[in-house]
Amino acid sequence: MLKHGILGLLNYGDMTGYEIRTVFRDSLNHFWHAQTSQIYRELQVLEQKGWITVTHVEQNGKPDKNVLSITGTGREELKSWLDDETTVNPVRSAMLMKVFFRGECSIYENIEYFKRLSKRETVFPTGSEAAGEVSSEYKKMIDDPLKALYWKFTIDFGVMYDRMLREWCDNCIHELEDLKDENTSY
Amino acid sequence: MLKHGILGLLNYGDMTGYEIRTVFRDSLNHFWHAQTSQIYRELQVLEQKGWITVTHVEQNGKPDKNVLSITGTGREELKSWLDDETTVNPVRSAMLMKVFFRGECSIYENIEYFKRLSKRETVFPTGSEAAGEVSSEYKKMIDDPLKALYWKFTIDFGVMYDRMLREWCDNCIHELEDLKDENTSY
DNA sequence: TGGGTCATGTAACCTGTTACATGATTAG
DNA sequence: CTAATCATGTAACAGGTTACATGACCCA
Repeated sequence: MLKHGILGLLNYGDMTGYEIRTVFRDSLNHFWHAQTSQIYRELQVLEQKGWITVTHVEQNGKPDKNVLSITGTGREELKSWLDDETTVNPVRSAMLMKVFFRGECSIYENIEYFKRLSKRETVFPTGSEAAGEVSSEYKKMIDDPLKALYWKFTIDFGVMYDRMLREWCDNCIHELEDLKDENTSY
Repeated sequence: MLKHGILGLLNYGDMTGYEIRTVFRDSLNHFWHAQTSQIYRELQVLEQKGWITVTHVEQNGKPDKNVLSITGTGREELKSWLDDETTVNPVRSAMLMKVFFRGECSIYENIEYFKRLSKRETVFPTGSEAAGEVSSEYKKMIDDPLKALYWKFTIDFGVMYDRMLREWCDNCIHELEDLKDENTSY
């Protein structure tokens, strides 16, 4: 998966490992966290597979860099990954795992828990207005508005997800408060 | 994480690896996929850490089984994991990674793509009514309605997620159709 | 006699995380 | 002088996936 993300970026144009890392950190972070160490490791694999080539470039005043380019077979691989609709998202939510076992704690504790959760567990902690700001790095690279549309779609997803999460937390809080009232009415 | 999920189940009562696998497959699958092989491997680690004990039980007419029980230190570990609100959900959506690079395909293709996506990429492919059915195995174990509430919250999340995903796909389709109309009006 | 359930795992591999390591230039 | 930016990675470990392996009993 990360392999194909990197391939997708290189398909827009040549980049260094450092630039790839920056784009992941600033513009793709809302749907994919990638560690620098993992990016450099995958880059080695991509070269071994013949999907990218590396050109060493000397710079003055800056450290040397390795510029990466996608190859023909790399483009084919990217295309076949895009066309494959059978790859499934692994389902794994640490948040829901904890909620599942929250029965161990009291209703009072859990009401407070969900209040904190709706503030903490968000894709864009700084709010949806700030979401657009994360694009800066990405926009430097892509000025095709049609391609930027799909980037915007992923931001929209994050904004809707955050709204849904807050709604869900509110629902949970309401149900717990109803329970609390039932118990104290005796 | 899986370690603590297993610990949480064993906190309800003794189980075999086989039963843990069944509960994961039938009742926790909407927020956590766990392979049988991984469960048995984690079980070995949990025993090494002293969080569970294993009792070999012979059966007649059925293969022998290893019954697992949580220990005192296991309960402490579970509690401190529940109380720790700093563990962060890794963000990783294969679906959004593909959407991000969909600019490579035509608007027509992508409208169809989002139509298929809203049917395919769901937590509960059989619909929200069927969601409640997955509980069967879990309910066999837990008849405390207060604990079952938190299980229901995770189901609610899945239902709301699916609704949000359909809405998001519809929005994307609308934006793409508007673009298509603009282009054909020339 | 063939498939489903009960019941256990191992081995190899792939992917992600954490911690560490280096070193030059530039702007405040 | 110090912090940030540019630029590269390695090593060890943790966690997840895929494929394989075994075997008895029960029901149709």
